[in-house]
Amino acid sequence: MAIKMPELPEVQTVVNGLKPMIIGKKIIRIKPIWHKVLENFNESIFENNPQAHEIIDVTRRAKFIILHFTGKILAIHLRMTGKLFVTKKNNIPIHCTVVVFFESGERLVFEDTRKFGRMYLYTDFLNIDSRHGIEPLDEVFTETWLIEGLKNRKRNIKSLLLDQSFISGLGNIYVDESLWYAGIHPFSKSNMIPLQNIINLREGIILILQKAINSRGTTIIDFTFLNGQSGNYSKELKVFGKNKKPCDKCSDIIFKTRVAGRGTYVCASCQEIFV
DNA sequence: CCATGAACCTGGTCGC
DNA sequence: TGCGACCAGGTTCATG
Repeated sequence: MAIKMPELPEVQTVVNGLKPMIIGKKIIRIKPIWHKVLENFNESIFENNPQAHEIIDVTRRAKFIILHFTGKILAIHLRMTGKLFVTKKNNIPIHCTVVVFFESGERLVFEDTRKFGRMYLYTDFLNIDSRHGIEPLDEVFTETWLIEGLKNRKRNIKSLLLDQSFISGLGNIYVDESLWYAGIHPFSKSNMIPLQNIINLREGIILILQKAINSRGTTIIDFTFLNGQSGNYSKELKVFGKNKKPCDKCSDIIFKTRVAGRGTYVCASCQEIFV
C-alpha cells in the first residue's frame, strides 16, 4: 500500500493504484499534520462541501499526482520520501504529514519522513502543465524534438535531463540508466552529442520508463498495496547503485561520481564523453 | 544562459 | 556501543 520513490514510473504506479480506490469518493475534510504540507491553500476550503469535492479522475503530470474535481485540482508531490495509502484505520502513523477524509469513512494518508512533499490546489490544470516540459512517453517526444532540444542548449546533459521544464518525469535513477543505455557519459555537453547517441538516448528513455512502469517502479514498500504486488525494476538496473560492480555490457568496473550535484554512476568504457 | 551550492528535513550507514 | 560525517531516487532560490 505505501509506495516510495518518486520518478515518473513510481508516480504512475501510485496513480494506477489510487485510481480504482478513490475515483468517485467525496472529500469531507483535509487535516494537515505538518504545518507546511498544504503549500498554497487552507484546509477550510474542504470543510462542509463534499458535493464539490468528488474525485472524478486521478492522473499524472510530470511527477505530480493529480486529483481532479469539477473546476479544481489537488496536485500532490511526493518529493524524496512521500508515500500515499488508503486505509480505514483511524490511527495517524508516525511521519504522517496530512490525512484526507472521505465520506465513505476511508482516508488517504500521506506519509513523508523528510517532510518535503506538498499538496497544491489549483483551479486550472494549465497551471501545472505550463510549468513542465514534454512527457517522455508522449508521442510528441520524437527524435527530432530531442535532437533540436539538445542542440539548442549548451548544458551538461545530466543536468538538462533532470530539468523538469525540459523533459518531465526523469530523476536521478532513470537519467543514469538512460545515459548508460545510449553510451553517453554524464559529463557530456548536450550540444556535442552525436546524432546516433541522441537517437539511442530517446529510445533508451522510452524503453526504460515503460519497462519500469510495467515492473511497477523500482521500489515499493508494503505488500498490501496493489493486491500484494511490489516494484521490481531494481533488478533491472544496469548502473544505478552499482558502484565497483562489473558493467553488464563490457564487465569493466562501474564507478560513482558526482554530476549536477547528484550521485552518478558511470561505466567509463561504455559511456563516451562528448565535450 | 549555465553551473554551483545552500536550503528544506529525517534517518540510515560507514568509519573510527 | 557511541559519535560524527556523509549520504539519500526532488525542487527552488540565490549567487557568480
